[in-house]
Amino acid sequence: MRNLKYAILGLVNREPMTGYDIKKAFDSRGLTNFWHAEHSQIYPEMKKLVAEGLVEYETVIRGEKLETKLYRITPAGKKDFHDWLRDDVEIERTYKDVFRLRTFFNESLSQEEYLKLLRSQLMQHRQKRDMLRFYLETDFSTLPRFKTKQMGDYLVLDGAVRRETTYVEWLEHCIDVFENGTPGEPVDLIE
Amino acid sequence: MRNLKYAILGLVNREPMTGYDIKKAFDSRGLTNFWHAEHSQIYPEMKKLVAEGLVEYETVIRGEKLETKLYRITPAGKKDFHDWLRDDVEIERTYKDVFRLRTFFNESLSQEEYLKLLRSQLMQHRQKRDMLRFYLETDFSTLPRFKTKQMGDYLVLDGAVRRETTYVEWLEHCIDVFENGTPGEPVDLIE
DNA sequence: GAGTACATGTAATTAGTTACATGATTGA
DNA sequence: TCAATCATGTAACTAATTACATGTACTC
Repeated sequence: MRNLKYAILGLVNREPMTGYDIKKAFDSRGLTNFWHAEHSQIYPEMKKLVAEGLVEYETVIRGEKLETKLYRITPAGKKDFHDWLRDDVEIERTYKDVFRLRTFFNESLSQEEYLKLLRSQLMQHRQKRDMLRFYLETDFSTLPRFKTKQMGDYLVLDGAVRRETTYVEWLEHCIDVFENGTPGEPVDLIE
Repeated sequence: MRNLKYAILGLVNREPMTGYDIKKAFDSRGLTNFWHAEHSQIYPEMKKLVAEGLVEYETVIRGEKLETKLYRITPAGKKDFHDWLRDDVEIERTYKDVFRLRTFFNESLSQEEYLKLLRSQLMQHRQKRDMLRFYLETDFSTLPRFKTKQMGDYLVLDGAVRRETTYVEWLEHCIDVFENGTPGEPVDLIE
């Protein structure tokens, strides 16, 4: 599917960047919620993109002698990226999630053991949700303009807040079920 | 991380299964929302688990001569699985999502082109949400008992419904922004 | 008899992670 | 001068996908 390729092309399409800059972008507030790559995956991919003629680079000296490669997208790269971006695709059937996998098998834990996991996850997801909300409120108190990178940043951050908010609500529901059963629904407590 | 290993151990821990059964489980309503593997990944993993002494198998003949391998978990496998299940881990920083990646780069599309993608995604996610809701309502009209596999099935299905519902709401918000701007927030329309 | 589901494997490739390896620049 | 950051690469391994390959059983 070459998704990493297009994530990189999209970044380099915004502005010329070094491999290190791309790594930083993948670690940034915006992107890291829904895409990520290590530098060990990025540098070989840059080589490949150069070989494919989709990006080119210029060696830039920083300070006295530190050689850095500043990559910029080529017209062929722009076309390839744009074709990918326009492509209407089917939604993914699987969004892998290890904690949901654990939940699927919770029967093998005691209620207390599983509740402990739920509470830990809840704490972490609440913290993440609050952080994302803070970013959203501070950086996007007004709606950004169309055709700016800020609009993309805003939409995905808004999506991340919604995703975390819902994750928190789901964990709260799981805890509620395990602590109280469902209101009005007497639960058989086997143990 | 060996997550596939534990997904398989968890299934085989529920009841003895063939590799084919495991594949079917990964394709089933419940699991496929948050975990998946192809048979080409499953069969070699079964071999590995046998070599590690975590599962063992019995060759069973189906019909006249079709040899199938019925795997069952060993005590060592049970222990390993249980240790993994109890393990309290950090939440994932990245839940990869290609459509969010496209959204991040929407600036490179015209508003109409991006709206077309949004509407297609919305249609598909609404359909999935409705399907999941239907499963939830038909299979879990009453809360399942604790310490049953039904409880795990219920919780992850409930989580899947919430996840899809929120995805739909996010897409609707994106469409709303692109069609109308935000209510009360005049938007600069550059083009 | 045909088509679908059951059943198991390998090969080749792509994707991703962790570890190894090195060195320059900047700011406290 | 020390630590953090900038900067680039490779090696080894694990994870996952797509394609190749084969054969049986069941149901219409």
